[in-house]
Amino acid sequence: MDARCVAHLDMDAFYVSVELRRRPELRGRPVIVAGTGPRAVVTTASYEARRFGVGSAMPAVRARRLCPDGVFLVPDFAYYREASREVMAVVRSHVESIEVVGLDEVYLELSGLAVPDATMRAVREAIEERTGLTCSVGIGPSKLVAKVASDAEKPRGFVVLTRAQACTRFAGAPCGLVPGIGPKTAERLRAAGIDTLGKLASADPAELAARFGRRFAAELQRRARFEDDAPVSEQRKVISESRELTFDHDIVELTTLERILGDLVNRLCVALTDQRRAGRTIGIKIRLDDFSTHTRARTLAEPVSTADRVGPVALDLLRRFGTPRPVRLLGVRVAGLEPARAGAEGQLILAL
DNA sequence: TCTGGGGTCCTCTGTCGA
DNA sequence: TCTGTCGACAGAGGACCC
Repeated sequence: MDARCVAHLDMDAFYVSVELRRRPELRGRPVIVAGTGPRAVVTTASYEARRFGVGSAMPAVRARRLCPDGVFLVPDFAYYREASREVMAVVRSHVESIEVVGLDEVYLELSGLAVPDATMRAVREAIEERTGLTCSVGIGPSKLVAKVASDAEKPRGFVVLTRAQACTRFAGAPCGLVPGIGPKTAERLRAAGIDTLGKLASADPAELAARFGRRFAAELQRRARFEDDAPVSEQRKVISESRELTFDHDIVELTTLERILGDLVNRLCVALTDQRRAGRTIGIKIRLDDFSTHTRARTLAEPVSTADRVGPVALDLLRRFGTPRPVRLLGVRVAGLEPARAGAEGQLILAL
């Protein structure tokens, strides 16, 4: 049989579960991993906390109101990265071709395996045995079907679906269920009277194209029909890196912003230099108090990675933009990254 | 209710040289 | 010499994802 078979493995409430591993006394309690500060958001909530209506990306202030007895933990990403490495090592020991997506998700190419679901049950058991963490698994003919299947019965789900079964099972689900249809697109679809995947799949292509453009309309229908042939690709090339900061309180003074930008540039350039990478495009990002986001960028003749090269460009972009309104977020980015090698005086020179 | 941080990708628009 | 076209590229904004 040469039919394609892909699995998606998704760790259950990953950050919370990792925290519970070292703080087992919190098991069974509503645990919420969220940043500190007045503008922090929730990173992950335990299933007990979700029963209070707490969810990811929710302002931490609101989570505290919904769940006043919740245990709030500050994220420890270094610890989560280490746990993620453990999980991915187990996955790799079972399946050769995998695509890691973030810290807690991975696609596995299972085509050609005699008993893919038995393989995935073995992977799941091995992860739980070696790390104490649980996950949900979806299996299907594509990444899209596998992904939606893994989300369908969390936690500890194990769902195997054909494309036709996915179409039937999720026909009544909201359009936002499939990846690629976010809140904005879902709202535009609702405004067009399309509130389920079934309706989207059978919508008139011409009417859809009139609203969304031909290419995007076709892509939306492909997703609603669970048509997907994206490969499981081992290598994800990083093409940009950035550092940004949301302030506890909006900032008006340009000199204060310049100082913060300098700090962000330093942090970013230390990372780039450590990784021996450099990029030609320097950009800044500014979010104003009305939540409008603005970017400014400049592309240089040569890749750069050091603060003395990135800093002046970023500062100039900031000064030219000015501060038309109070600023709530400032960021800096270097894009078009390429490998670089160390030169004679410790400077980074583009590798050939 | 008031929206993080760090990314990718897409679309539209303007510019520039062939 | 002037004009129109086209492709490549850069810049900006937005949507989306984990």
